[in-house]
Amino acid sequence: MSLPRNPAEASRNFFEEVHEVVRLIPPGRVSTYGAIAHYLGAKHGARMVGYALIAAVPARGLDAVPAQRVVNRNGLLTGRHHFATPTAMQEALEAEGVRVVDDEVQDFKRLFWDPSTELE
DNA sequence: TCTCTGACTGCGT
DNA sequence: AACGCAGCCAGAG
Repeated sequence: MSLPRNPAEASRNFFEEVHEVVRLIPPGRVSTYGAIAHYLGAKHGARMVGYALIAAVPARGLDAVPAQRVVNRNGLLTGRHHFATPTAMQEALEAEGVRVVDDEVQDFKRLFWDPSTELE
C-alpha cells in the first residue's frame, strides 16, 4: 500500500501485528522476541516486540495477548517484572503445563514455537 | 531538539 | 567460551 501514514499510525500497526502473532502461539508453547521480529520482517528490532507487549497487555489483556508465552532467546522470563505480580508470568505458564524454574523455561528448546517455521 | 533507556539479538574480539 | 559493542525504534524528561 502506498497510503501516507503518520508515524503514530505506523507504530500502532506494528503493535497490532505483534498482538496477532502472539495470539497465534499455542497454549503450552513459547516463542521469542527475535523470532517474532524476524517473522514480521525483522524491520523492527526485537526490542520493539517487547516494547509492543508493554502496551499490548494493558490494552488487550492477557487473554487476548498471552505475553507470558514470549520469552527471550535463552528461555528466560525477562519480562516478568512488567506483570501485575513478579510471579504472574511464571504462574500463567505453569497453568498451561510449562515448567519454569528460576525464571527459566524448562525444555525450552522443545517448547519453542517459531512463527516463521510453524506458521509458514 | 537532544539524550537516555529499554520485555533483545547477533557479531566481533 | 566470555565480554563488549552496535543496531534496532519509540517514548519520556
